Amino acid sequence: MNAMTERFEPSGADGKWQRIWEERQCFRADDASDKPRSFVLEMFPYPSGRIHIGHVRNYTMGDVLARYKRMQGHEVLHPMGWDAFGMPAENAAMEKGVHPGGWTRDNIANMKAQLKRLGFALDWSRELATCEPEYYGHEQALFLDLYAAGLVYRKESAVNWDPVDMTVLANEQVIDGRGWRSGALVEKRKLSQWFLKITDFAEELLEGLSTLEGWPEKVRVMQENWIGKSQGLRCTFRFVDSAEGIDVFTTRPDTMFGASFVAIAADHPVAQAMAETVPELAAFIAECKQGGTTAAELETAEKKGFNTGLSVEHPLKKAWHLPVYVANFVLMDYGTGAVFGCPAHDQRDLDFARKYELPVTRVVSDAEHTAADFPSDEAYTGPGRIVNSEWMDGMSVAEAKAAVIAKAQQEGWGQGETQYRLRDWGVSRQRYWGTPIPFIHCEHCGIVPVPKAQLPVVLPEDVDFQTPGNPLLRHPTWMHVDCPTCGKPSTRETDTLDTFVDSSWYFLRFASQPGDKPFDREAIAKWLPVEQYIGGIEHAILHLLYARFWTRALQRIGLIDVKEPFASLFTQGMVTHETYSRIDPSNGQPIYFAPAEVAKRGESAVLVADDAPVEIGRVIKMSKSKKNVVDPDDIIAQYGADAVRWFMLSDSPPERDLPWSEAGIEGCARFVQRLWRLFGQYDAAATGEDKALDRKRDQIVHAAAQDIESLGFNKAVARIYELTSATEKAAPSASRSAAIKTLLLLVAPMMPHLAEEAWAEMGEGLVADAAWPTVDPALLVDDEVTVAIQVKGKLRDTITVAKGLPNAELEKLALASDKVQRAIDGAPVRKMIVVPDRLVNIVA
RNA sequence: GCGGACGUGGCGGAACCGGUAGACGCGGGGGACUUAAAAUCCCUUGGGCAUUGCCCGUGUGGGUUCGAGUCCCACCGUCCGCACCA
Repeated sequence: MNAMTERFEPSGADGKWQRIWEERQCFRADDASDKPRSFVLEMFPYPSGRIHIGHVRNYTMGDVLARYKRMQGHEVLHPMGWDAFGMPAENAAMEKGVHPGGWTRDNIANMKAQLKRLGFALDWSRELATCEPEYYGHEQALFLDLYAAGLVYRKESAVNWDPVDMTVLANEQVIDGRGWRSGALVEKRKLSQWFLKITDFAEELLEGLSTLEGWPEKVRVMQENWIGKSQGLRCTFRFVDSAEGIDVFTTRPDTMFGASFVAIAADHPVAQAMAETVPELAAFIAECKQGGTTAAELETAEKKGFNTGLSVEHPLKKAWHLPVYVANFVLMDYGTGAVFGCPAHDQRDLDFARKYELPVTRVVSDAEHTAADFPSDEAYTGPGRIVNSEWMDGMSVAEAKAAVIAKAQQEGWGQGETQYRLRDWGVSRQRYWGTPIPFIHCEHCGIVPVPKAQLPVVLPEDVDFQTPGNPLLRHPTWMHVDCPTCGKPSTRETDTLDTFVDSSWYFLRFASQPGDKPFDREAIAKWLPVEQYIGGIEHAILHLLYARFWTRALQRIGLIDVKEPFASLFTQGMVTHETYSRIDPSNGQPIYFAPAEVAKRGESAVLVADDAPVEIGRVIKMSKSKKNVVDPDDIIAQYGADAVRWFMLSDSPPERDLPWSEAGIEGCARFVQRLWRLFGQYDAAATGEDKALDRKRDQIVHAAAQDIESLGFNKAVARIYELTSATEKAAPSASRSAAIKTLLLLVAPMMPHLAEEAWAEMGEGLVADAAWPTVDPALLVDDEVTVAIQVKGKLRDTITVAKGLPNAELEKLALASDKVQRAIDGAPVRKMIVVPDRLVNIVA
């Protein structure tokens, strides 16, 4: 009937439609639109050089949602950019002698071309890269605003310092106490660092989690744990005959009468001071610091202590004196760095008390035991009545907590307090490739913010990476400036911002990008919050917590009106693949082979090069080191963008891992052709009605829409297959032609190139601008239903009847069934349960 | 240790609020077309008895119910996150 060719050729069609979308600026978001708005966002990539398959999955999901929302008549903002600052660029500079900027910008160009080959409906006019002054200059302005509001401060802080590379290392970059690159022993150094006051927002960030209904429970729980709120009593245990004392934080003030010692951290000031004159203590402290910090080491680490010989008074009974130990299990950076030990009701304290033969007194009854004597080696941490605690006896744990806190506050030796595990965010990095922190150090005026008129503070391009250390410190002129306040010679701050700052507000810049300020408040109000954010679970805490904090901070200082940046969050699974390896006989280590080097022979596999077998390993995340990767460019070239996109959506639920398989992608490519052939059968002139097909079509349109909205792409895909089969089997009719056209619209968000190519023959304009098919609500409900007939809960027969048949009729029909009568076998019918339009259960 | 998620055919997975378990895809088996192959199309595919019906079956063991993959209790296993957090 038309000019459609036998096969769909992605090699020609993909590029053609990508150019047309671009020329017509189909996916440009209009700030002035009065349609309902959808901001669909995927986590922007780091420009490492190549797009990997995980990006393809992530961006395909977002793209389907964005295209679907457009079909539903929404004004969609679907932007893309680059998280472009960071260490890999500096490493490339050191290893290959290239400039980090050149390396990064080349990578961006390559990756952008790769993304375009996938046909994503992105508004490229809003593209941004965090490494460009047009972006980071505004970030500097925001940083100054936060500083003015008292949310930025400087303090001395310990960092991991690599003495060879002369740089600060992140914790992840310290391996067995050595720098990952230099191999040098890492030192703890005290440096003045810039901090953001995220702890000011601890309670807000915690409470805000309960409003994020569109977020996975898992991520909310992770953030809750990270913030780590605990409530209790902060109080002083005075040294005997002294005004001085040790401050202690406890969540169990109810167990105070069970106290038998006070323990302080190795780096507690009291311990440090004493160590200067007591060499044994100094040695013990050194020993404490040696232990590893990995989970396994902590698990097995023995509780150890050093008796200082000091005594403190029990706050509730001055005459009761407790010994003070330095203990290896007390942490300086949580609470006050000191605890009181109540061995009967805390496992660590119990282990410690048994080892040093300290008293163990039961003060919470487990309903069975009330005696002070506590013979068990397992601490009791459950609920119960307070015992052996004088005036507290008989109280519940909660009552006792409140009573002790009230007494402490009344008597002035303590107060109720809330502790958070969350620490302020240290954002200083002694790195070149990051946003310069916009401050000037002046001998006379101290720390002086760079005046906004002088922003951006631009990174110098002429830097040298051949010598270790921060090139900004060595640059001949860059750091030398006059103080903006007094005009005397001063120096610039040479630290740059943690790259997590860059990604904490990029979504705002996507929504609004004026030249003279970071964003426009009204435009933010129009687009934010992001309707759907999609990315990897690895960002559950850091990025997502920082972005929430940054948004709330900007809201508090009056720059924007939203509190939470992401209304809904979706964390997608990884793309996995089996591994192929052989053991290298020389060292016993496996050698891995890429899928392209291997041929599958049924259950086993051989190396193409020598036709000898290779071991097939577990299905795991694609990684370069295991060589179980597929390159997006290769598979796009081989199968076309639509087949690759379809594969990314098929089979596995999007939150779970997706196993890559050759057979799977081939199946997808076959389906592309199958649809193409079906589209070729479209006949606008066909007549006649096919009620069953009409019904199926409308039901699937409706269900697929719901699936896409809930990101259940695998379910939408299954339904599309179903409609395809039904349409193929149907005889020509107007209904069949309508079904073909509908099918095309259903797959348009998923296989946009195929859809455009076919639409050119049967529709008007671009399918990218077409509307989602409408459904007749009357057709959504069947007029005939299949009713299951059970006898005592077991299926015996099914009958097809008109929908809405009265229960009495259903019962009559059920009993009329031969199969049912045989199953009843003459027994009297005691009861019949009827679920209208679904089932009849006969109890005989 | 604490917290979270999960466990269904050979594989990926469906199954609304407790109501016909295994949709859809992959793989397998059989067939058609073809000189042949590719491509395509059709049939079939949980297990076991059997001769057209029956039994078993959603990690294991209990329970609630007319009826449980779904709810409750206990256990086993896998994955993820956090952790001497007072």
